[in-house]
Amino acid sequence: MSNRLRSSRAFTMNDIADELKLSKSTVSRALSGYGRISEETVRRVKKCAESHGFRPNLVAKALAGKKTLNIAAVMPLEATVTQMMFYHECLSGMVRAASKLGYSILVCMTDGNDTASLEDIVYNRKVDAVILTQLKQDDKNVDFLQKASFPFIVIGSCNNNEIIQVDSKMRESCCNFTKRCVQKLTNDSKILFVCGNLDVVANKNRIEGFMAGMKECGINSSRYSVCTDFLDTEEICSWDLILCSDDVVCLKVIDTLKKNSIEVGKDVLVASFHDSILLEMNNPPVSAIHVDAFKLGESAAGLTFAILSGKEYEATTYVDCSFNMRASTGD
Amino acid sequence: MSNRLRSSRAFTMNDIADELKLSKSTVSRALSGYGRISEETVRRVKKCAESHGFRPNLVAKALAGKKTLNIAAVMPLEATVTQMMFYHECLSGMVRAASKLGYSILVCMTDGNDTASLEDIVYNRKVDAVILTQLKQDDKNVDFLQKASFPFIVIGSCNNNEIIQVDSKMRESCCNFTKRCVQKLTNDSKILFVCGNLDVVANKNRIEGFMAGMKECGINSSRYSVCTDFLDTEEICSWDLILCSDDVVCLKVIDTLKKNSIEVGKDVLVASFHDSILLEMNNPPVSAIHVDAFKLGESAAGLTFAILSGKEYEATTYVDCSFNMRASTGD
DNA sequence: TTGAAAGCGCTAACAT
DNA sequence: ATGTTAGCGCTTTCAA
Repeated sequence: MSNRLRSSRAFTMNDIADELKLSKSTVSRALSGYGRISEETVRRVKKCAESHGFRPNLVAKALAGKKTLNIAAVMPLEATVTQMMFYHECLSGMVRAASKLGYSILVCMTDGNDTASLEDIVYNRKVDAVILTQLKQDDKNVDFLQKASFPFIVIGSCNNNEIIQVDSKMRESCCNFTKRCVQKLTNDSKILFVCGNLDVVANKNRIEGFMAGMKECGINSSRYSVCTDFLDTEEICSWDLILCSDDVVCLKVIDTLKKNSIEVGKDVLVASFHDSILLEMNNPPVSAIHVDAFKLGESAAGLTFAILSGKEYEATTYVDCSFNMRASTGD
Repeated sequence: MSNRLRSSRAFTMNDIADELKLSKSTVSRALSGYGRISEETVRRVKKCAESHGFRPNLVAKALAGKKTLNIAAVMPLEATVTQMMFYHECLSGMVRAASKLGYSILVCMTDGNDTASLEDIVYNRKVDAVILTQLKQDDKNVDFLQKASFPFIVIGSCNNNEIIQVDSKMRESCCNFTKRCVQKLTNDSKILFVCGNLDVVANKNRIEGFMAGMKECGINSSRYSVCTDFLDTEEICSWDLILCSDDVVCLKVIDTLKKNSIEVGKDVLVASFHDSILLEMNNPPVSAIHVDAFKLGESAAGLTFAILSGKEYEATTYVDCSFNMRASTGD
């Protein structure tokens, strides 16, 4: 096997055909399983293929089949620690699922609103479909893909039913998580929601989930507030529960609290709508909603495959969230 | 342009040839720039191509040219926070550099010693070369690639001159950084080096760098010690300077110190041989060696391209490290 | 300087 | 059930 890869001539279906005195189409069929073929021939072909360590040339297959067997994963060039971890896990999931289905994952990095990289990959026909992560409001990549009517799906919230997506029931989870946290409070306690960049679609859903939670708990607007920067809040010590959109925001809040000698988990309960190892390792550990990014990635790749192979699929696939309740909320 | 991508027929070199009453080989040459062609023809062809938004089919090009124009980036399935960030930046660098050179990056995730995923990608001819990151001792992927004599390079230390690599002068930097930190100490102070997993090649180099630093400072073995788990050290409070192999190790050490009411930056100086946002954001901020992962990725892709196109290249490319001196060492 | 033709390795319609 | 043939879109000799 060694130098065949680098040598001028690899072992091809033609070679199998020659060796077995068959035509290459027969070999092709025997190997692919399509069309009527005698059991006997299939066995012979497979045996021959195996004994020679035959590997189909996917490039040729791609050319003949007018497809690349590649899927692009789009991720932002700049990312917070948390996001990077999320993407890494997502990517692992995609790669894992894709390779089982005969596909590979090609990386595309875009910095915000510049669609040039993605356009290159699409126009150069390097991939059959695209998986987008972490959509921005009015995402340019989405516009481009829609205009080009190129197959794509989105991981994460995107507030658009026309777009096929794999999501985590963010809104619903945030609502339930909020209710869960509120249980610890008395009837006159005050609640703050500190939210990160509103340009991120997920954060819009988190706010909505939070609001829904307030409503369902019968808490009116006099008892809660929403802000995007905790430091701008004058009344740092007037809250009983502080919910944060994600772990980075949350750690900043905790830092500010510490500096003001307010004890997390005692003087004030704190929780995050997005979990990460940073929260788990914090002192005290912080309660948070956990999204299984690996599974999101896997589902995304699986869904993409279904679309490409004309199988049936559901417009939106949901991956469950779980709650990790920890000391920061007195659990 | 819109639906041409999805339609049965894209605009090809053949179409250009027809439209211009030329042969497709002429068109190919005009576009590629190889072979003698009249200025005039080149102009006409290029103009026609442009006006139709012609994009070469890279799959066909790959098949004809026996290359894929893809490079595989191999990263571990499991990784610490720090490693993920490192890979993400590396990946960004690779993608950036590769796309400028007409290549794409394909992701391969391997969990430790299982080379199956990489073998698949290589034997399926999905890539022309491989970029490995974070080598293990006796890395199986390296073995496989060498046996298959498939082109590859390594990012990070790998202690093997036969392997083409992009590295960060880890040993040298650690030595200098150690010396830099020691400057703050008195003549009888004691130094500890806490090292992470020795299975990681980089850590071996870090130890060597540390030792070299000790030697060059004229500090003999009675004044320093090396361990792999700080908690196992009985004499937690007997050190004046604690150097750590990376940020994760470092944060654990700091945590232990805090629990023992030992003040970092005052009672004891602490520094890390690997920087990350976690150290930068720590209280107090921790001094560390900073490696530009993005640049490592860029160089790796550039080097790979040079190899594939038969250009000249240096066996080992070095990317500079910088020192971020912060409060943990009294800076 | 340009054209003709073969080939890259595989698929698929059509024929046997 | 198997063979024949014609592509897929590009590169690359070899002729002209």
